[in-house]
Amino acid sequence: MFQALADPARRGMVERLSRGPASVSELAQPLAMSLPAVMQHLAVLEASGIVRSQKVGRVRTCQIDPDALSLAETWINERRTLWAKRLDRLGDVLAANPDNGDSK
Amino acid sequence: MFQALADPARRGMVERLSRGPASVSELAQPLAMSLPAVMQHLAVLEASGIVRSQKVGRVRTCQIDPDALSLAETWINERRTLWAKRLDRLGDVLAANPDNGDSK
DNA sequence: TTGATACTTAAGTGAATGATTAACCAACAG
DNA sequence: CTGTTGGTTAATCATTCACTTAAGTATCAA
Repeated sequence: MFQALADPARRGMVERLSRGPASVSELAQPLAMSLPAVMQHLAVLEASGIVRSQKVGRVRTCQIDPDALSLAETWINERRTLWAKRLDRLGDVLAANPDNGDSK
Repeated sequence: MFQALADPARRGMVERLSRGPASVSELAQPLAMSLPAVMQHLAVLEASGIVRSQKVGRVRTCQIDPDALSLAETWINERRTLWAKRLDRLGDVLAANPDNGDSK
């Protein structure tokens, strides 16, 4: 999941897809690399659940699955707020001990 | 940044640090790997800005920088909500054409 | 001083990644 | 049917990753 977002090319693809669905070659167009390379990146994004795609005729159309993205988002958010709470408690302790040397 | 969170060992370290600061060997303890390996992971986390650390005597104490984490969080959030808005507009279009969604 | 503790650095290795080219398949278009 | 477009598969290759071991550097403790 984070693995999938680790590569800049893949983040570029997600960024493109966040503005609307796209075919494989549309995804490839701004990406200075061969089509097979794009396919491999697409496979990683699909495996991670971030992107879904279906083929109609000869063109495969890709789009984002927002649920998968929010999974990563909540993981980060939980760790971040956990730490923020710790800092708050530390602030409380310092405020409760005004005689402490480091209150400047 | 996402690169840094891509590895499970590194996510484990972040998880541990979100509950409070820790020394290098405290971070290493639950991690079935050698100390140098942990140091390398720590270096990646520090390079990405997720973790800060300082050495006092012979023990290096590590802690999270919540700002770095929220950077990744907002990136994901922006892409996710952008797509959600698209889905909303699609819903509007379908609701505005109750006779047949497929007007070609 | 001697020894243990807590890292740190350096060097090396096997596996995973990110890319390539070449060839192949399946719709259309004419 | 024939050629072109859009995608797919397969084989290959260089690099980067995630470790490892071995040896080195500071503290701290006795």
